[in-house]
Amino acid sequence: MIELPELKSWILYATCEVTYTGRATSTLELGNYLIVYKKDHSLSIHGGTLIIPRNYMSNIIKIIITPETIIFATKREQITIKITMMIHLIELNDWSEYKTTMRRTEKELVTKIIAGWESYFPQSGVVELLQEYPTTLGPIDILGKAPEVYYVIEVKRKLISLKDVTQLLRYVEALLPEVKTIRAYIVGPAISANARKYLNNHSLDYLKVDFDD
Amino acid sequence: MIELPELKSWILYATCEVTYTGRATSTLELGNYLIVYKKDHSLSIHGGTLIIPRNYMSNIIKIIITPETIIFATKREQITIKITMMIHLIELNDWSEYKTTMRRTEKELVTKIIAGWESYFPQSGVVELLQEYPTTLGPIDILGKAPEVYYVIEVKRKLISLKDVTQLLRYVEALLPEVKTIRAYIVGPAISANARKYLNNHSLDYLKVDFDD
DNA sequence: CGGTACGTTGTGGTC
DNA sequence: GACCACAGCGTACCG
Repeated sequence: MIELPELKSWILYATCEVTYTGRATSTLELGNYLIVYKKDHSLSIHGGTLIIPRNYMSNIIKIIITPETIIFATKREQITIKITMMIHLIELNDWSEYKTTMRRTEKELVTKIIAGWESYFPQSGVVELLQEYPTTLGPIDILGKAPEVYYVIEVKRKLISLKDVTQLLRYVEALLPEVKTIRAYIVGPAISANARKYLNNHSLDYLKVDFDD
Repeated sequence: MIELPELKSWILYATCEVTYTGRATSTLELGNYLIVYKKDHSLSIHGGTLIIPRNYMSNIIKIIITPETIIFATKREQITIKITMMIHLIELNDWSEYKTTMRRTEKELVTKIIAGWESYFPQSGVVELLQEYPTTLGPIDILGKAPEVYYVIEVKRKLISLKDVTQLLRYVEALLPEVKTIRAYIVGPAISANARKYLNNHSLDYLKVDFDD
């Protein structure tokens, strides 16, 4: 018989098997797993390796407990845990909800580039600098408007790859009807050889900017 | 004084604060957190909400335990946990390493399209169907070669968005030197309005294919 | 090892 | 709610 704390956070180490149906379908063989239920009604089922849980679910709206089985359900998804043996069941009280405060994010690089615009793009003649400028093909990290030229800047916090270049190309395309001359840059600490070549083929530019200058 | 099981999997619920340095930098305020150490030398630190851990690390090569502090390190990263109080420390034995077997993946859709090629692309005249065809601009999900035409197919398992269209455009570009006529399709269960319009502007096509037909 | 793309991505933000 | 993009993405795979 399974008894779970009501509406609280708890962890359960148990011998069980798991099935998931919803966005995809999965099965997990009988074995020992760590089941983590948090008070935001999220569920994770962890195996003995890897950071990512074997199964998981958010916004659970229904929990059905029967002898040997727990079913978690949202509107469109369901996880069924068939429990053979419960090894540890612990209620976790006063579990902190603080989040990590991150530094060295993309946003930080954007701020840095805007603050130092003149040194990164000297004599650009830009009279207006816009962040997250919306286009029909997505938002541009930094758009610099000069009378005759637009500067389109896509910023990445780490190695730039092919997909980042295509992202920039798409923004350039979105602006083509608006202005005659566009200078487009991808900015970040590093770029892959392939991405570099692709960039050059399209007359786009790379500007190396690191967190610590 | 902290005593941890050597080289095993364990979980610790503790009052602590955490700092991370490496790819980025983060701090986590003093509070109760669940620390999960697995035998593949991975570490997760969970707060009382969200599926994703507050901090994490893989491939740990060094653990330094001092009174009130545990330091986990890889070559380039470090997590420092300053422990105020240990609430639960449990060693987890025989923790299963089975992985979930997934269905309804992109690969499954690819297989389905190849198997039913003639019904999806009638009279295509394709004499060769290749999976994960490598180009200088990335691998193509399905490439169908007819004498005069290449069929380029990009498959998605869920809603198709702008970035998926740019991905397809990039593959088409990579093949341009090889063949005169290219027909490019993005295939999946649904597509966003924006992506649809962008697709049409570039004379690409969308083909709706679902898991259950 | 770098490079590329998938993922039940999760999560946040904006429209 | 749709849709877009970041993330210490993690993870797998292929070169």
